[in-house]
Parts: sequence; C-alpha cells; structure tokens
Amino acid sequence: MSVPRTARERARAEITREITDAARRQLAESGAAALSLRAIARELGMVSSALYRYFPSRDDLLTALIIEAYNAIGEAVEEAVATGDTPRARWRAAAAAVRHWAIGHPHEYTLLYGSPVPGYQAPQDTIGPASRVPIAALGIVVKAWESGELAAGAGGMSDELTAQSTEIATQIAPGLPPEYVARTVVAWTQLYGAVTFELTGQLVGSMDPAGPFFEYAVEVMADLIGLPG
Amino acid sequence: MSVPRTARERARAEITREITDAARRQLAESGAAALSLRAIARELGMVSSALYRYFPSRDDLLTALIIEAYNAIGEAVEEAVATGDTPRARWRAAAAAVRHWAIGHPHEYTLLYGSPVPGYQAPQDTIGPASRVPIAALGIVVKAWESGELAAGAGGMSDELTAQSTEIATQIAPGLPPEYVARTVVAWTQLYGAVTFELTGQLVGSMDPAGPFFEYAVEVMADLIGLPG
DNA sequence: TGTACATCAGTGAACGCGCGTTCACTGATGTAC
DNA sequence: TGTACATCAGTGAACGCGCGTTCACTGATGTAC
Repeated sequence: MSVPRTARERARAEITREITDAARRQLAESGAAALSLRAIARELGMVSSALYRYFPSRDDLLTALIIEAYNAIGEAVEEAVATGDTPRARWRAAAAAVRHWAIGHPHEYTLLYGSPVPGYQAPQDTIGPASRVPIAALGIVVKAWESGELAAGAGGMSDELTAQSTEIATQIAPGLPPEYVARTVVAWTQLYGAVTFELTGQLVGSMDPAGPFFEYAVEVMADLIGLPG
Repeated sequence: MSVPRTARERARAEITREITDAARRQLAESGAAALSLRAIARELGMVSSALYRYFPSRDDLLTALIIEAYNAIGEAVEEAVATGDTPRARWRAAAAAVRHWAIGHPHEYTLLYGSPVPGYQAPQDTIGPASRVPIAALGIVVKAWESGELAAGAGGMSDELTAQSTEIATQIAPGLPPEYVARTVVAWTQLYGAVTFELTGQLVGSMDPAGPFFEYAVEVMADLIGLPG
C-alpha cells in the first residue's frame, strides 16, 4: 500500500477504511460470530457484492479486524509503558492498559484472546501485531535488568523451559536471563487470566467488582518478576 | 426429576440424554455457535420440532450443556485433588486436571470460560456447578491451613479486597485468612490464563510446547500461595 | 379386568429470516499514443 | 489535447444454504372408575 496517486486509489483507500470502520462497529456491538458482510454493505448503502472488490471473503475482513485490534491494544500498552518512570510503574500502567482496553472493547478482546471463531484460521500476518503486547511487557523487564535493578531470580526451571526462554530472550529480550523471561510470561498469563475472568463474569459474586483484586494481582506479579519501584 | 416410574418417563429420560449426548458431540466438533437443533434432530432421526418436547429453546439446551460441562471439569478437579497427599501435590494435580480437561474438551472449555455465545445469557442454575473448581482449589489451601502447614502470608491488600476475600472465606473457605484467599485467586486466574493461552495459540512460537512452562507456572503459584510439599 | 378419557411424543408442513458468494452487466476513471 | 482502449467499482439478480420456532394433527401410553 503506497501513497495513493490517482483519484481511484484515494477512493479505494477511503472506502476500504469505511468498510473496516463499519465492520469494527458491528463487531463491537454484536461480536465476531454475528459479523455479516450484508449488514456492513447495508450500513454503507452499497450492495453486498460490492464488498468483494475490497475483500475477497469474510475471513479476510476478519483478519484485517484482528490485525487492527492487535495493533490497538499493542499501542495502548506501549503508550502506557512510556508513561511510567520506574519498572514497577511501567508494569502497573501496562497491566491497567490491557484491562481497560479489554473492558472498553470486549468483543475485540474476545476476538483476539477468546475462542477461535468457528472455521476461522488466523494467518501469518497477525503474528507481528500480536507480539506487540508481550514485547512491551518483556521490554519493561529488559530495561530494569539493564540498569541492574532486578531482584535476584528463583531457579527451578526445567532444561526445556530454559531453552525456550533463552530462545525468546534472543529474539525479543536481548540479554535477559531466561528465568526472568519465564517469570514474565507467568505474570503475563496471570494478567490475561484475570482480565478474561472479569470479562466473562467468572468473578461475579466473589472478587466483584474486580478492581481491587486486579490491582493486588498486579503488585503480586511485579514482586514475582522482581520489579523495583 | 424423580426416579422414572412409567415407561413414558423412562423413555423421556433416555431421549433427553440422547439429545444432550448428540449436542455435546456436536459442540465438541464445531463449537457452540454452530450448535443446531436441526442437526441434532437429524442425528437422532427425529424431526426438528420434536426437540421442543424436551427443551423449550436452543438456549435451554445450551444451558444444560454448560451445567454438564462445569460438572465434568469440577469432577475432574475434585478427583485429582483427592489423589494428592501433600498440599502441593494436590495443587499440581488440580492444575493438571484443568489443563488436560481443557485440551481434551476445547470447545466445552471455551463455552465455559471463553467468549459468551452471542445473545446467550447464563442463568442462575450454572452458578453452583461453576463453583466446583474454585471451591476445590480453595479447599486445598483450607486444608493446608488447618494443619498449620501454610507459609506466612504477605500483606499489601486494600481494605476492599480484604473485605471481599473475607466474605469468600466465610462462604466457601471457613477459617482461611483473607490474604490466602486473594493469593489463591491470583494463582487460579494464572492457571486459567495459561491454559487459555495455550488453547488459543498465543504461546505458539514462544512457550511451545507449553508443558514445561505450565509445570513451572504451577510451582511458582504454589510458592506464591505458600503450599508445602 | 375393561372401558372412557386425558396426557403426551412425535410428525410434517410452513413461516420468515439472513447469510456468503457468483456472475454478467454498466458506466466511470485512468493510460498510452 | 484528443481519441481508443483497458481497468476497475458498483449493480442487481440469482443460487443454494441452513436456521429457530409454531401449529394443527395422529396415534400411542397412562389413569380413573
């Protein structure tokens, strides 16, 4: 997608955006399973077959939405991380960003982290955008490590886990010892578990409202990683 | 539902079971969104309208499946807990039971813990069965506490969280101090976060296969709660 | 034990709905000379 | 600058599909006397 040069290319870019905007609106309202090309066409005052000039199928449109959503939550987290001035503050901000984005976009969150849409198979193009949040999370830990602020790590990792964690460090957290990688992933999955449970109502009647519990969990996980601040 | 006395009642019970069995099979294959009364009727050699003698609507059938599934995972966890002879062994067994049940029944797991099915509102009757897993998890901690084996707890809880945790303890973990309740819920959400991520492919390319990471997380969470063994 | 009536399971047709996708077409925009 | 042709967006009709739910009905099972 280069810069549009002709009127046609400009129109095409604009209408493509209108389609994904309408799709995102419908996704937000009714969820991915209810997303319908015909309804989108209706909203835009087009005939449903016209959408096929822009997306070869419903799945391709869904893929575009997934990529957009990963980028949106990734950006939210990256921005949050940038506001913190200690490792722990950055972690808190990142966790809150995930939670708030999820609460604000429950159907999009579900599209990314919930059940796979029946019959839909996520393609390669989503991998990059999907990595932004975990990379941002590990970035906090890398930075703390580089400035020598991290508390010493516990051991107890299997050889296989050490190998996997080392590989992850090589790719996206250069220099970080594997035990911190593993613990960050533990914290990261805890975060998403708590958010998912809040969203799907599993905490109703117990940790309800979920805010105080969430904040506590964030601190406990910061301790687990060894983040100072 | 008392014991069936007449042939009619026996037939009714049997066919009701056949319907939920067929429904569960379809759920396992294609997921909740694709669950269709007509397909179930077809499989049973009935006419679709006949199902309305047994379930007033598709949603009621879904509710029955949800209750069954909560009971299935609840029972799996309860049985696992019973096999452990130290608190930590019980926790390990419970965590593994959740993971294996989820891997073996991904669509059912998703039905319980993933995205809400569009338009479906879970009714009251699911609450009891849904509580079996958390009650079992807290049961492990209560038992360890009662025998004085639990490591001392960290503080740092807000008043609101303390109140919520105390209330939970009153209801399902009598005698357990609130800080253990809160930490158990942290561990519990971590467990589900890790399982959900494994199931939805979020760990592909990083902690992949997820087994070693999962085992590590289980130990880290056992440490967090303070479980001996 | 036999009969009259009530209950209930299952049938088959129909209602009304919405969906994704294909295809031949028209008319506007862009390109090459 | 003007003309001939190619590209492309959007139309409208159609295909073929499956769905949940309602309703009047038949015939079998159960109950009361």
